[in-house]
Parts: sequence; C-alpha cells; structure tokens
Amino acid sequence: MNNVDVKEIDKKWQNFWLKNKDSPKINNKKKKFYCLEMFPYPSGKIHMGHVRNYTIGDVLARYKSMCGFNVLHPMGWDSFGMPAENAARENKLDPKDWTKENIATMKKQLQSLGLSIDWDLEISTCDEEYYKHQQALFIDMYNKGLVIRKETYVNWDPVDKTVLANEQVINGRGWRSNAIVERKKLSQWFFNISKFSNELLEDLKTLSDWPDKVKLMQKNWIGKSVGCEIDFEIEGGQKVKIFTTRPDTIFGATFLALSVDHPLCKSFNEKEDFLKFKKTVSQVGTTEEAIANAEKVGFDTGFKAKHPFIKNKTIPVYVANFILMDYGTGAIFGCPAHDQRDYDFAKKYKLEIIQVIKPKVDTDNFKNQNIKGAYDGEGNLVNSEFLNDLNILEAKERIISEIERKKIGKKTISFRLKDWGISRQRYWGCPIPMIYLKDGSVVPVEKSELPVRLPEDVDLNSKGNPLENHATWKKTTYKKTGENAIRETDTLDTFVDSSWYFIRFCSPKLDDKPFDEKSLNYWMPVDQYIGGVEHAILHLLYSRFFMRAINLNDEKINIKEPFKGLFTQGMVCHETYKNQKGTWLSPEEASKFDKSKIIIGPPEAMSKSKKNVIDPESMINIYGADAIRWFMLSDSPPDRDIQWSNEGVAAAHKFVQRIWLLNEKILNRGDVDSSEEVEKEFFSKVNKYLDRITNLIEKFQLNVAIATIYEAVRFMEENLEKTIKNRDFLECQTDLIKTIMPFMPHLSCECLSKLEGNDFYSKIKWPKIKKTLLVDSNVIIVIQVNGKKRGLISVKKDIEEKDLVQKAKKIENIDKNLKNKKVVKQIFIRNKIINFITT
RNA sequence: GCCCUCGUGGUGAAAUGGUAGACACAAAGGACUUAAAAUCCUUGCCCGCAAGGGAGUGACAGUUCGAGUCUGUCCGAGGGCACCA
Repeated sequence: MNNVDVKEIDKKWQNFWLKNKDSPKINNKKKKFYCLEMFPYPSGKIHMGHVRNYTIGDVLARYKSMCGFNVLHPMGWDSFGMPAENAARENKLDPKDWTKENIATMKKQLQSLGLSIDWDLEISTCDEEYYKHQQALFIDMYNKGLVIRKETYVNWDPVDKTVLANEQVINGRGWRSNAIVERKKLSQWFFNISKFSNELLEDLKTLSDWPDKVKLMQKNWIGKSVGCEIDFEIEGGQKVKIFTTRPDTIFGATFLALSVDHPLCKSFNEKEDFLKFKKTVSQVGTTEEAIANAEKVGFDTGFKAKHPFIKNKTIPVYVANFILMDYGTGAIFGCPAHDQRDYDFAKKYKLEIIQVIKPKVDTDNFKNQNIKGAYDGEGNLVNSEFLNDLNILEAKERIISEIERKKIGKKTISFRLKDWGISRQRYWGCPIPMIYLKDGSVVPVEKSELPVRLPEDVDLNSKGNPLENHATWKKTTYKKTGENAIRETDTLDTFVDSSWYFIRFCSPKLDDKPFDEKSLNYWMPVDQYIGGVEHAILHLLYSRFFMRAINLNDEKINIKEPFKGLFTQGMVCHETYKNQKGTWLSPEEASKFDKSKIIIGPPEAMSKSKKNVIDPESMINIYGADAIRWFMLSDSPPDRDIQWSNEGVAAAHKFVQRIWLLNEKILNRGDVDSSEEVEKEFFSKVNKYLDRITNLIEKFQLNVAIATIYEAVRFMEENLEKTIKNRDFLECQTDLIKTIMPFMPHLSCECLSKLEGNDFYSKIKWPKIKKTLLVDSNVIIVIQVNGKKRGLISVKKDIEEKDLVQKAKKIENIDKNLKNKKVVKQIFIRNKIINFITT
C-alpha cells in the first residue's frame, strides 16, 4: 500500500472546502459560537506563532461546528502602522501597495494551512471601507464626551518622530525603534478611558472564562486605591490638597511634598535654584528602573503648612522628585516612620520622624529611640491623640470621618489607569476627523463628509508628520458654515483599529454604519478569543473600553464585555545558534557547520533578530499542512511555549501516514468471524477513547487529546486481526477519524470520503458517545499495605469490602506482606483502593 | 522593592488527594536485511537471573490511612508592575 500524497490532498480538500463553503447566517434556532483569533499585522509572511495561534482557533472552530454550533470564524488584517511606512520609505514603495502585497501573500499562506476561515468576511483596517466607520465611531464618542483634548507631557520618540503611549515605552525606550524616549509637551487627543476605571475593574469579576493571570494584570494596571484628600493650609493663606491612602498616619506627618509640576510651583519658576533643581530632576535616568531607584531629592520651598490636627504645629513644604503630578493630587504628606520613601527623604533632609503605629509583633524598627527604616505593617496607633489604641482600619475610618466633619477633605478613590492618548504624528493611520476653525474652536467633521481620506501623494522622506507637511491636504472647509478650516493632521493610534474589529466582523459589508445592532447582538460577545499574552493588558482593556463606549446611551445594544472566553497561547521557540565570532546563524546555516564550531543557545521565542526562525511555508511544502498543525499542538499544552523540533514534525508526518495506512487496511480488511464478547470490549474501548478526546478538547488540553488519539490509533491497529465484524470496525474507524478532523482536516476528509462515499461531507458530525458503553463490568483495584502499593486486582464493579478483602488476601504478595502482622484498620474506597494498616 | 506563576526521566510532558512518568522525541540494545533506509520489539535510578524490593516529582517541615496534587518556610526559574503616596 502506498503513502498518501500530502501535497495533493492539501490542494484537493482546500478546493473542495472553497466550493462547499457555507457562510454563517443569523439563525436564532441554532446556538452560535464566535471563534476569533487575534488578527495579524501584515508584515510580509506568516510565522510559526501565527500557525500555532490559528491552528488552536481552527481546532475549536471545526470542533464546535461539528457539534452543531452556528460558527463565526473570520479573519482580517491589522494593516495600519509604522512598519508599512518604514518599509515603504526604504523601498520607495507606496505603503498601501506594500501592505496589499503582504496581505495577498499571507492570505495564501494561511489558506494553505486549511483553516476553516470564512474569507467572505475579510476586513482590513487600512481600507477606507473600514476606517470611515472608525471615524464615524470617533465622532460618536466625541459627542458622548469620551474624546477629550489635553495638553500633556508626552513620550516623544526622536527616531520615529512620534508620540508614544506610556505602554509603548519599554524601559524608557520606544517599543519599536528602541530609541531613548524624551519628554515633550503637546496638545493631544485622548479617549476618556478613566471614566470607566471602576467599571472595567469591577466587571473583571464577570469574566469567568478568562485566565486569572490576565485578570490580575488588568486589575493591577487599573490600580484602584482607596484613600482620602486632605487640605493643608499654608501660612499666608494658600491651600494644598494632598492624597493619601494612609490618613491614619496623619499625626506622623512631618512634611509635605509636591510634584515639580504642581501648580503651586509655578511661582518659583523665576527662582534660579528651583529651575536648577527641576533640571537635575528631569535628567535623572531614563529607564523606569533607574527612576525608581534614583535618590530621593527635594527642594525646600520655604513654605510652612499648618498641621490640620495639631495646634500650632507647622511642617515644611518641599518639592520632591518622587511625586507624580498625574496620580492623586500631585501632593502628599510625608510620614517617614511608616513609608520607606518618606523615610529616605526625611533622613536626607534631617526632618522629624514620629512613630504613630506600634507594630503588632515586635520589630527592631523603633528600638533605642533611633528609628531604623519605615514600618508599614499591622499595628495599633500611638502618639495620635484621639486615634490612640485603634488599629489601622479603625483609625482610617475615624480620621476620615473627622476630616469630613471639619470639611478639610473627603474620602476618595484613585486609579493608576490614565486616559488613553491616541494622537500619532504619522501618515499610515486613520485620520482623526476633526477640524480647526479660525476662531480657535475644534469641531468634528460632518458625518456626511466621511471618510477623511489619506492622501496618496505624500513625501515620506521629510522629517516629522507627512500629513502636516502635505501642501494642500489639511486645507478644508467647514461644511456647516462654509468657512475655511484646517484638518487635524494627527492619525489614530493603531490600537484604536483593533479595538472594534471584532464588532465589524458581525456585519463586515454594511456600508452606511459601522455595525448592525441585530448582528451585533446575535454574534457578540466573542465566545473564544485566542491570542498572545503580550496583549493581556492594552488591546484587551481598550477593546473592553470600546464596547462600553458603544454601549453608552445606546439601548439597542446589550453587550458589555466583548470577549466571553479568552485563551492566551504560548510562543514557538527554537534553539539559537551563533558562530565563533558571535553572529547569529539560522538553523539552516548552523546545520552546515561542524557542531563543535557553533554555539548552541537555549530555546527562545523565534525572532528575526536571532535568526532562529523556521519558515512555515517551506515546512508545509515538505510535510503537508496536517503534520504542521498536529505538531504545533502535540508537544506542549497550548498555553505554554512549545519548542520547534524537526524530529517532532517528521514524527507527525509519519503519524499522518500511519493513520492513512490503518484506514487502507480497514478498507481492505474483508469480513471476519465475530465474537460477541470481543466486539463488546472493542466498542467499549473505542467509546472511551472518543469520550476522553471530546472532554479533553472541551478542556482545551489539546496535547493530551492528541496523546489519546495516538493510543486510539494503536488500539485499532492491534485489533485488526481480532474477531470483529468489518462493518463494526468501519463504524469505529469513522468515529475516530471524525475526532481527528479538527486537527488534521485534509487527511480526515480523505479518509472519510473513502469510508463513507460521496456524500460524506454532509455527514460530518461529532461522534455521539454511547454512555452505556463507558461503564465497565470489571475494575482494577489497587491493594496497599500501609499506604504502599503491593498489588493490583481485577474484580467485578461495586464489589463489597469483605469480598474484596477475601480475594486480596489470597494474593501471594499481599499474604506475604500481612504475615505475622495484625491488620488494625482497613481503608476501602469503592472501585478504587483497599489499604491495610498493620501494627 | 511589590504582585503572580511554575519547579516531575536525557527532552517536551501526563496524572478528579488513591498504580508517578500516559503520549511523543532522543538514546541504547535487538529483529528483519548482503547492507542501509523504513518498520517492529525491548530497556530506561539502585539491588536482583527472576519474582520482588528500595529510593524517587527543587529542599525541609506539616495535615492525611495515603501528597506531584493540600498548608507553611526556604531555594531556583520565568512573567507582570515599578517612586501610584
């Protein structure tokens, strides 16, 4: 018998699926399942990470579809962004052409994987057909008050000449250019995401199908803290509002500290020593770690603030480098005894340190009257007048009510989450549909004027923003009044594009509005979203914000959370290779060298820079799509990293052939004598395999499901010669192949078409598990003596304890172990274990 | 510094508190072959021809008849946040 030609069946069934495709329609009788993988950036070619991501999604989509769900499984392109602009500049191409070409290549590659994607729903964010709706959404959001304009310090990337969001700054460097980021003050557009801070935090609790890890990361990112604001009066009449989460330590306050950007500091801007201080502060390090570890320094304003609870006590007011203007109120009171930063600061400037918490468990912080380090643990209040003896929680409550009674402050909640800066000074993005009028006002473009198209004749080689530099593009008129106006030349952060594409997929061809409420309400939320954990915070948080923004004041939409289930898959890793000069070698290059002459590094995520990449296309050409898909899932749990190995794929390919051979053998098996007992056992065993595979797919343990398929296939092979009617054998094989279908669709279709004939395709349903066959009449019971395994016994199911004991004691090894000993206790767990405890 | 996750053979990994190492890769030995490839079988730490026994899931304690699994402390690796008051 011959091997199957994998390249041929790949082509054959991909064409077949194309002809027999069945686009999902709204069908209220059928349960829907929206399966979505994070859409790719069209960088040129697909990489193994895409293969893994989309294979996981495809297994689920095909499985759900076979189970009778109405499955939506679309794909699109996150096609705006800087690489297109950079590549276009280097190769003197139009970003649009470069992007289109990449999309065409990558689409063909994805199709060669045999994914069950409905390409009729394809969208691309750089298409006018997409971004015009995004502009309409932007205007809606503006009208809902969710778009605001603020002048702020921004992270300026001097290489890419663009503003970066905080999240795009990694260790003080631009996330793409790796250039050291500078601070610059600019007027920017923001989405008012902080309006939803509390909701975004609270609703995490409803996301039961998300990994806890991701929820925790979002929780920390939003960073809620409960505290209170207190007004301090400065001698001379001014007031400073501070924020603290430890109002209970107010009697330990020995100074105030302000941010350099605090409004009160404006009056010092002419003082030379202040400017000098400001300059040194801004020069301190660039990486976040350096900032965090920088020495605490301050500037004495000379002001004295009145302590709100201690008569006639004043405390000095400093400007300090460790106070941030954009958290809380940009001012704090310092309590050196119970906050390490304040402690360091107080030591440096020889400020008073007053202990107000007596630790529950003795520490050496406060011994010998010489306070060593800050204590921030549990304890009771001391040196605090009316708060004395209360614990921290009680003291907080008491002092807040006192503050509120005196009307010098109130309980407040602070969030770490800041508004989302969305302006980018780049060309290849969605133009922000706003215009500037002569009187200085800024208004949205009339919706009837949309889209605001990107011009095609731009000079990408000039520095700065190409739209700003364009000769005519920014000149426009305001439709309402006919007056001349200037367009906003910034474009939107590409995170905006990906914050609603999953909504667009519900009605991707709709021309007059971004989405149709009926489709949205039917398909959303995404039942299973699959992608890399690197998007755990930003993309997901922004998408959750968008869903709420769309929901706001719109009663027709009843979806709040966009992604019901989330799965984060691991990366694809490979060993790294270097030659003796230390330059990276690709696996192919390395294989040409003598092993002793190359340095082999540990497996790391495949990356172009380390050259440890394997090209999916060439692998598909050698082994076929099924083997690649199979290998991507077989070696590790889907949420963990996987190590690429050539042997592994080769093994997957061999298994493809083994299944094919088994199928051929069964087809040519001819009829055999049957024995009822053997048949019953056979059916029961196969059913157990089918049941396990089903449960494992449901639990997303795809690697274990694959291990079970290996076992099941071996079982079939071993039973070929047994007394089993061929009709029954064919039935079991058909069921088994169907469970392989989500993993290896090409091979499975080829096998099924042989097993079931021409109309097999309409009959592909997930096998029904016969529950009655899962129950065994016999069970294997473990026999232990003093908790140690001493034997196994096969007995009738539900055997009684005394019968089991009798049988067990007859086993030689058990008898030996119990000899001369008295059994003092017996632990019996029905159908599982018997444990004899002896003296 | 704070928070989280994970430590199981040569490797990737399985294991509702109840047979540790399923399944796969690699390795060694064997079968088939003139030979090789392919395929198949066996082995996997210590004692033993074997039956069997001992040790064993990062370390040390604890809970339990029984712990890879639960609890505590420590060590190691990875990830997130990072002057957030």
